Amino acid sequence: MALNSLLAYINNYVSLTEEEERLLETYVTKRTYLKGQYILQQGDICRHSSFITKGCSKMFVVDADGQEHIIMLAVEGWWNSDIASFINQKPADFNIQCIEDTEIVQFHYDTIETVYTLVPKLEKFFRKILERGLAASQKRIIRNFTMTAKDRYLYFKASYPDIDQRIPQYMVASYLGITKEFLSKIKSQIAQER
Amino acid sequence: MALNSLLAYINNYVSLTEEEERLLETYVTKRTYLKGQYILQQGDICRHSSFITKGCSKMFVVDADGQEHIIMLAVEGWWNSDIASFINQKPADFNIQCIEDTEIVQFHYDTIETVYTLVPKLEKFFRKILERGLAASQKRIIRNFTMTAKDRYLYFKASYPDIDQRIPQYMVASYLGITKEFLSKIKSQIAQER
DNA sequence: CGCGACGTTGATTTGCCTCAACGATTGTGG
DNA sequence: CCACAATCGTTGAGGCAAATCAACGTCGCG
Repeated sequence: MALNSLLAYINNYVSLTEEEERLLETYVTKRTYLKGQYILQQGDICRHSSFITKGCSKMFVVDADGQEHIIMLAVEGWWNSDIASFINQKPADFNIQCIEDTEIVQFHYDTIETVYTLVPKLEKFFRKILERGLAASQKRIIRNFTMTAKDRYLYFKASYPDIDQRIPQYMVASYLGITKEFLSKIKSQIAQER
Repeated sequence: MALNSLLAYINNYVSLTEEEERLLETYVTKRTYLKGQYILQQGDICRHSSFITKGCSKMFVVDADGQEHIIMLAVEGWWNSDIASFINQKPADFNIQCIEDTEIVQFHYDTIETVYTLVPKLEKFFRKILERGLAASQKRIIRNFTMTAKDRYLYFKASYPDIDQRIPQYMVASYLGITKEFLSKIKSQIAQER
């Protein structure tokens, strides 16, 4: 069940007592979305911090030329929110859209501080996953600076072999910061090398 | 005094009591570095989480071709550490080097969990600055995807007018992900536009 | 003075983009 | 069950932003 996978995930970082688990349950809601639906739209205020229990989503911006740029691809066990919008309760810069039918479990902005007070371990948990998230984000910046598109693609494929299967190539290209045409050429080049 | 600027900074995010402030003092150490000295070297384990109270530093990697790539430029009021190395106590991928004579105040890895327990507000504080840090890092990735080098430079200059003055251009170029030669050309182009 | 660190300028190259046309696959209505 | 339209991916020609390489200018400082 959805909630259990959230609790199991949190317990990887902190050890919740049964009492704490029951408390968290009362502050969390489950939602389901169909493929194509938006969890968050650019301009709306991000009111939830969401944990994916099934399915997958993309977080992206649309630039002045109408082109999509994917910041993040998320599957089961990932968190989803426009952090800047969530913490400041200001309009979001990012969209979050489901790539498959997706099930999430979420905390609401209005009660999350209360939950932190009631279950300080949750704050520790978020501190820890934010540390990991920031470290990963910095390394991604470096990869974008130092690696060619081909190497970034190979790195992506090796790091997320499962995601690579589930997601159309043009989204992978967008995540890598290149065009779908160029990714196609990279793949044919890799294929020829065998 | 150095410690006070740290406490003032923390108090922007949480409200410490005098007792908590005095407790923090006992877990914090001050260090000074000369221009050119390393706060952290690639391969060493990052044992401290450091707050800059004076001076400035760069965090960077050296790639296979011997080229430097700057992840972060930090001045007074910024935090400095290789987060991945710090949280896992594994060898660092990044270097941190002082660009000016620099004074920092730091928490040690071995005691920081104790401090979180004694002063849970510190954990809240770090949760909050990590949220901001991650949001900023994601936006930087998007800027790198969507903006030209010239626009990124103008954005950088507008965002950090003070840093721009204090740091040699080749480091700014590295932070922007371009070569020093190309930044030079961008600047001469901007100059001609007036 | 002369050396090292930093910055500039120009010629050439290259990684990736744009545009355009053409498959392949899937799903949907008649 | 077929037609045909989306959706997604491929391929090629041409173009541009930025890298590379190389030479030269400038300034502060031992």
